[in-house]
Amino acid sequence: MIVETEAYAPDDPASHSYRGRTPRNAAMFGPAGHLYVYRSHGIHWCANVVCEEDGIGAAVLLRALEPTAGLARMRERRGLEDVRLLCAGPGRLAEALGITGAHDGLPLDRPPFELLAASGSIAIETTTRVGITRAGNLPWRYVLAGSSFPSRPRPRAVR
DNA sequence: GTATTGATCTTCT
DNA sequence: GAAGATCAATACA
Repeated sequence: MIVETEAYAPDDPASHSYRGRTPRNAAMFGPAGHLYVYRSHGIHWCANVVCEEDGIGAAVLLRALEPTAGLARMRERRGLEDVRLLCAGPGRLAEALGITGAHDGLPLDRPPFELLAASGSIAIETTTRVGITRAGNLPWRYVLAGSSFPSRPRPRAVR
């Protein structure tokens, strides 16, 4: 269950698409509903959901999720026991799910992926983004209210 | 408990 | 040559 995301737009200085299309971020430019995977600091993979059609360059970064199934497999991949550390962070999330550059550009509505809408109404908290050095004031981080699984236990909640 | 730093790829200056 | 949408080990209070 996804509990934390961040938005990145084409005219956003912190976004990879800000300076145009490159071989690495090509998947970010569409089509929507596909996965954009990039390598961070040389050693981690980070997963985004593309949310605009061809040529735009907007996506939502999956920052954290609450493990509800496949716990054993996640622990295997991460080499950790603590459930709260399995997916609490972009790099951790990607590793726990087994997402790598090989999944870059794949559609999320077909196997091996399946993306389901939340059931019922849910409360979302809005805070400033984390882990970036530009445009850090934009309130584009979205966290499931009341969840204890986001990557920052106590975000300096700006609301 | 908080602060600092290494690992190491892609893009930018 | 430097920085970055990161993580985790180590150092310090």
